[in-house]
Amino acid sequence: MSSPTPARQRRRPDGAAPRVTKRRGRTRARLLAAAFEVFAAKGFGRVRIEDVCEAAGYTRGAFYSNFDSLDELFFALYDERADLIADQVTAALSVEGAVEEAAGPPIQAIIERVAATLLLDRDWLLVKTDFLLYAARDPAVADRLAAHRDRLRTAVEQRLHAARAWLALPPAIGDVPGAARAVVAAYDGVTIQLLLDGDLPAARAWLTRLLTALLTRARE
Amino acid sequence: MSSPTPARQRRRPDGAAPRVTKRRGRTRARLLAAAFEVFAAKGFGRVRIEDVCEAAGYTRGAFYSNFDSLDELFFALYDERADLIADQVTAALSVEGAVEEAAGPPIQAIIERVAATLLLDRDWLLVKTDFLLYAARDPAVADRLAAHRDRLRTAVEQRLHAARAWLALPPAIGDVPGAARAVVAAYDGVTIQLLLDGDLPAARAWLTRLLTALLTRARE
DNA sequence: CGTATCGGATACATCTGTGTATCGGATACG
DNA sequence: CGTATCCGATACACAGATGTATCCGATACG
Repeated sequence: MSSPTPARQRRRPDGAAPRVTKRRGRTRARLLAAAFEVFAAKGFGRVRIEDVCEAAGYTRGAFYSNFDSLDELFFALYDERADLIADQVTAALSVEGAVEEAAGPPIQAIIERVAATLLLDRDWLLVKTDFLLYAARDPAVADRLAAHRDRLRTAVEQRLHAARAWLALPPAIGDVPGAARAVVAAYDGVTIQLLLDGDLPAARAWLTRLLTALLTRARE
Repeated sequence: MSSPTPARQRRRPDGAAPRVTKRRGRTRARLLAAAFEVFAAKGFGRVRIEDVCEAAGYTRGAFYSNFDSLDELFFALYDERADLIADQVTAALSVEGAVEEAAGPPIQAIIERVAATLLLDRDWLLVKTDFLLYAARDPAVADRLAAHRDRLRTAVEQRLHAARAWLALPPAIGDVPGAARAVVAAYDGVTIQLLLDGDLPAARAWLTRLLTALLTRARE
C-alpha cells in the first residue's frame, strides 16, 4: 500500500517498455509466498534459491526471470509484508476504529488492541528477526528496517496522543513519544520470548501486563 | 566456570586416553576467539569454515582436528561466552557486592547495575541473536539457550528478592518472579534497538528508564 | 487466427566450500 | 637426546549451488 516495490522489469537494451505481463505477476506472487514459508522454516542463511523455486512449484528459470539474487527476493518479501503489517496496525489503532470504546478510560482498550494486533504470526517474527540481523550488519538495510519501525511507532504514538487526556504515564516514561517507544521496546522483548517458546497466548498476556506497567500509574 | 564444555578429544579406536595436549588448547582457544569476531561481523549464515581458520591464522586442518562441524564450533562458542556473561552478571548482582549501597532504597542502584552489566558488548548481542534464531527453529537448541536465560533471570530475581523490603512493584508486574521476567523482557527489547542503531550509551539510559517504570511505583 | 514477444524450463559450465587422506614438523616423555 | 605420538598443513576428490545460454510453450495484440 505504501512505498510499493516497483515491479522489476527484465533488462532491455533499448529504453522501450516491455510488453509487460499478467502471468508474470502471478509467478512473482507465488515465489514471494513460497519464500515466506521457506525463510520462516529454515532461516535466511540456510535457504537456497532452488528451495524457494521448489516450494513455489517452479524451476530456477522462473526465479532468475523475476529476481537477480536471493537478497533481492528477501528484501522484496520484507517490504511487502512489512507494509502489510504496518497498514493493519495503523488501521487497527486508528482513532476512527475506536468509536465503540464508549466513555471509559481507553488506555486498557488500547493496550489490549496493541497486544492483539502486534503479535500475530510467529513466522513473520522469524523472518523479521532474520532481517533485523541483516540490518544490524548493514547500515543501508538498517535504514529500511527503521522506516518500518517508525511507521509502527508513529501509529502507536498517534493513538496514545488521541487518548492523552486519559493518560497518566509513569514519570520515568515521561511523554507520549517516550511511551510509544516503550511500547515498541516491550513488543520487541516479548517477541524474543515468543520466538523461543512459541506460546502466542502467553506472549499476548505477558505483553498486556508489561504495557499496563509501562503506560499506567498505580492509583494515587 | 559452570557447565564447562568437555574438551573434545580426537576419536580413538581403543578407549585409551590420548597423550593429551597443550598446543591443542591454545589453537582451540584461538579458533574460538577468531570465531567470535567472524560470527559477529558476518553472521552465522555467512561464515565459512575457512573464514574462521584464516582469522585465527590456521588452515582447515586445525579446524577439523578440533571440531567436527561449524555448528559444533558455534555451540562451543556460545556456551563459553554465555557462561562467562552469566558469571559476570551473577557476580555483579550478588548481594555481597552491594555492601556499599548504604541504607537508601537500593532499587535505583539495582537498576543502574543491571543496565550497566547486561549491556556490554554489541558483538555479543549479534552472536547471541544469531543463536536465538537458531534456537527458534530447533527445540534442542532452544533448551540450551533457555538454560542461559534462566541463569540470568535467576540472578536478577535473587537480587530483587534480597531487596524486596524496599520494593513497591506496579500491580501489573505483581511479584518478584514477575519483576525478574520483566527485567529480561526490557533487556531483550533494548537489545533490538541497540542492534539497530549501535548507540550503547543511549541503550543503557533507555533501559534504565524502562526498568524504573517496570520496577517502581509512582509516589502514592 | 496469426504472429511477435514474453516467461519459464532445461542443460551446461563454473565456482565455492566441504571432508578426508596423508605428510612432516612439533611436543611430550623417558 | 631419542623416539613415539600428536597436531596442524597440504592436496585432492566430491558435492552442491550459482548463473547463463538456449529453447519452446504461453500469452498479448492486431
